[in-house]
Amino acid sequence: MSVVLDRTDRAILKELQEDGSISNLDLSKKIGLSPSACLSRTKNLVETGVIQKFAAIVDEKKAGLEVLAFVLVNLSPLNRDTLRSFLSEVQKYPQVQECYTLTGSHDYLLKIVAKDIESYKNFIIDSLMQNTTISSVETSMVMGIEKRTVNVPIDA
Amino acid sequence: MSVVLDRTDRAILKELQEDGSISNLDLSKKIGLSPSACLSRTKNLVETGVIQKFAAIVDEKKAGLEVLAFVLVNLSPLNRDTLRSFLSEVQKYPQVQECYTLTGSHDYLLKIVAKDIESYKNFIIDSLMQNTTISSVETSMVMGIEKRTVNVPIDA
DNA sequence: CTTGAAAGAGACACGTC
DNA sequence: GACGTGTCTCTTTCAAG
Repeated sequence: MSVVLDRTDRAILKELQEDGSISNLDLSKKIGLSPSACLSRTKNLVETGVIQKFAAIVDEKKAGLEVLAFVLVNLSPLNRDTLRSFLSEVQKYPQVQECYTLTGSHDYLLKIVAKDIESYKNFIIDSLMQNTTISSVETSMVMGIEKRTVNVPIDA
Repeated sequence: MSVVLDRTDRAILKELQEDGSISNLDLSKKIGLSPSACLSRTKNLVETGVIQKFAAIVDEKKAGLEVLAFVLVNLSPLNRDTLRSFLSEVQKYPQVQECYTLTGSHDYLLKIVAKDIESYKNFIIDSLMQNTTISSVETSMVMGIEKRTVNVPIDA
């Protein structure tokens, strides 16, 4: 599953996580490699899937999404069918940005964005909780984003 | 704070969130716009900060990071000084990918990545909890990632 | 892995409608 | 805004050391 990365690969990853639109020429200069070698390494990182893709990182607030919330969800009954139907719901809604299975007393953690409180409430009640298998929903609103990185700590 | 986006802007954002390395020429074809108009819109989205940046999205597991965890933290005492020193710690460690202030009974939610359980434990004890203002740490390990999108739901 | 070179494509600024 | 043109830079691929 995991891919062996040497010092140079890690330098490339670090740089491309910070600036994915850097040209191959500038990148090669920054990490001290020839452009052709740099390009072949970058392509290899994409082919092996270490780099999943390149993407524009959008500022939610500037795009008009004021609400960010974490929601702990329990299903009842919790079985293969309710689980599968819940997850297919989750996949459908773009408001659900992330969904994790956790250890502990809750079945799922969701990260949800919405235009405002109103549309958040509507989404939870009219869309998500229409899924009758949900037994409890525990919302924590995000009041402040203190840190947000897409970067993976390559060194650690 | 928020920026007015018309239908075309939203189409551009949607596309660039899915593929940030698409050429301006291909992008303009996809959304039905002339290349120059498309380019000026994209640049405008970057200048207004709607697009924060372009970045390579890295697969944590392939980069050798097996552990993903959410941690609820309380500070004690909670005041301006402890808060500030805690947040400066959080900024320092690349293991902390995200940090939010939440409503509810906990002061902060952290998203943390690590190479394995061992290094996760070491990070919490040796690095994070060295910060003596932390009164409680509640870890939830991620067992499965059911959904993960960098995309912001532009339509909602 | 590096260097060098050649060809193709896209970015970008211009003027025009 | 859209469109067209031109220039300039980067990418990409090839070779050879």
